[in-house]
Amino acid sequence: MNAGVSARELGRSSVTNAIKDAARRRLAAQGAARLSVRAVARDIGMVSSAVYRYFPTRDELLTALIIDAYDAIGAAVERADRGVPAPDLRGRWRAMCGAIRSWARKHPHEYGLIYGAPIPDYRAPRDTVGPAARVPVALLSVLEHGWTIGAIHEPSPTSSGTVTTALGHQLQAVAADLGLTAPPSLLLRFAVAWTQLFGMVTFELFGQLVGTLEPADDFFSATVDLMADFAGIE
Amino acid sequence: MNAGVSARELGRSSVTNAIKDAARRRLAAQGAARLSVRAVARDIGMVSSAVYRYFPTRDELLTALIIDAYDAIGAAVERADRGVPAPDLRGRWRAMCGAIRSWARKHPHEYGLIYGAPIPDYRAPRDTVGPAARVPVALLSVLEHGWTIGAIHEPSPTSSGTVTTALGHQLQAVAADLGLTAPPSLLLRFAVAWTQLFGMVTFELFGQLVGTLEPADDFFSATVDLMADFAGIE
DNA sequence: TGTACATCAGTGAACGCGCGTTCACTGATGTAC
DNA sequence: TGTACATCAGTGAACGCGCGTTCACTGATGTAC
Repeated sequence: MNAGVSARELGRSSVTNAIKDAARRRLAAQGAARLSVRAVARDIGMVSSAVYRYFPTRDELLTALIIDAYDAIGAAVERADRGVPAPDLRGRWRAMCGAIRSWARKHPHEYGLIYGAPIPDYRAPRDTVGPAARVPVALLSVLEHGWTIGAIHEPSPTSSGTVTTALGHQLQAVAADLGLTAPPSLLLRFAVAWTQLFGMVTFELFGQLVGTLEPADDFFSATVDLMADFAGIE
Repeated sequence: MNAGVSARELGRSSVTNAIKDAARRRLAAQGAARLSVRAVARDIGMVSSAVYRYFPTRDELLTALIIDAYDAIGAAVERADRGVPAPDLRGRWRAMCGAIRSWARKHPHEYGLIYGAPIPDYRAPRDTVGPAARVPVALLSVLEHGWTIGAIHEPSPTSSGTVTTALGHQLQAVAADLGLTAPPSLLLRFAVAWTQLFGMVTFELFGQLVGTLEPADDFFSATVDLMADFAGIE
């Protein structure tokens, strides 16, 4: 057999996907803490012990779901970015912010899985770090592009929120890690915009805006522009 | 018996507190989704059925913990506010933001209980709304005070992030509800600062800053000042 | 003040349920010669 | 191409466990007269 994929390999990957899909559906119904191997097996008509041929433990199933979720939101953001011409910095920022919010609203439990409280007794392995970085990296590409073409400038140094030495070092380390040339003062403002964005989406999804700013469409888009201004995105 | 509290009433409230304390300890170990009546009973040396004399259902125990958590963080913020002279707007803002972060770090699981993903199969009753409002109301008091004494001004209308009619109405409704006189443009900026603040604390607590901006002390305090600037807090 | 009755906190057994994981097994798919 | 053996997916029973909630009960506390 040399076609690259044997019947066994085909079956294996399709069953693996069926398990993950069922697990995602269970996630939506019960949340991550209560995700159970037996329920997933039941849903796809398998005996629970068979699932252990694919995921040797419940935690490894969770890890797979977490990585998939990070990759899915990361891909959605990257796709949104590619849909806008590179020099249109604000357009790209808006598109990516919008993609984050709509992915979150479409997949609230997967969002909760990655941005909600950690699952008790579960320790995320190193493998989640790369996928987790996709969203911030994509967002930062706007800032970096704007900075390199001279369209984004350092904020005036008279403003408060000074970058102390310790914070400056942290920001420089991040910049070095990602190969960015933008200065700490801009990276700080980016970090503010980034945390604001997720804070808003989290509040909307987890019910903190009920009865006040909900529906949050207008609040969201006004805020996205305010934060673009704040970070100097033209 | 007329001293106001009978032995029975005394016993009742002390057992109620013992149950809630044990439940809070369990929360820290296992998270809300896995909080179990039996484990709580075991911890305080009671038989599980006895707990039902105090909380007729697991959900009512959760509700009590949620209300207590909102009240605790609300009280912490109000206390921080009272520790600073009323006209020192930025000092009050800093103190309250710091109180939120340190309460969150001291009680991460209670924080997760109220600001994390909703608990599956649990529906929060109306009673949580009041306690939940304490923090935003306290934070808003700075803005309102500054506005009424003329120390905080409307942002220049040329900036983007325009307040559309729909959003304006939402903001006005909130203002009316809370008896605030500050204009929508300021309330919007406050809402941005509010969501940024909680987004940052949530990211820190839930592990999104690991390996980059952690320890987050400097990031936090720089950001608090940037957001005070942003909202026009002198 | 003393007695009779009502209220209530706490007990222990039981109900019916779901969980993660292991293990010896069957039968189908893949590999080597 | 055909046969013998190895690999692997899936089965079904079992282990030991914990869960929320109900119920009839005992004994202590509170109330009315």
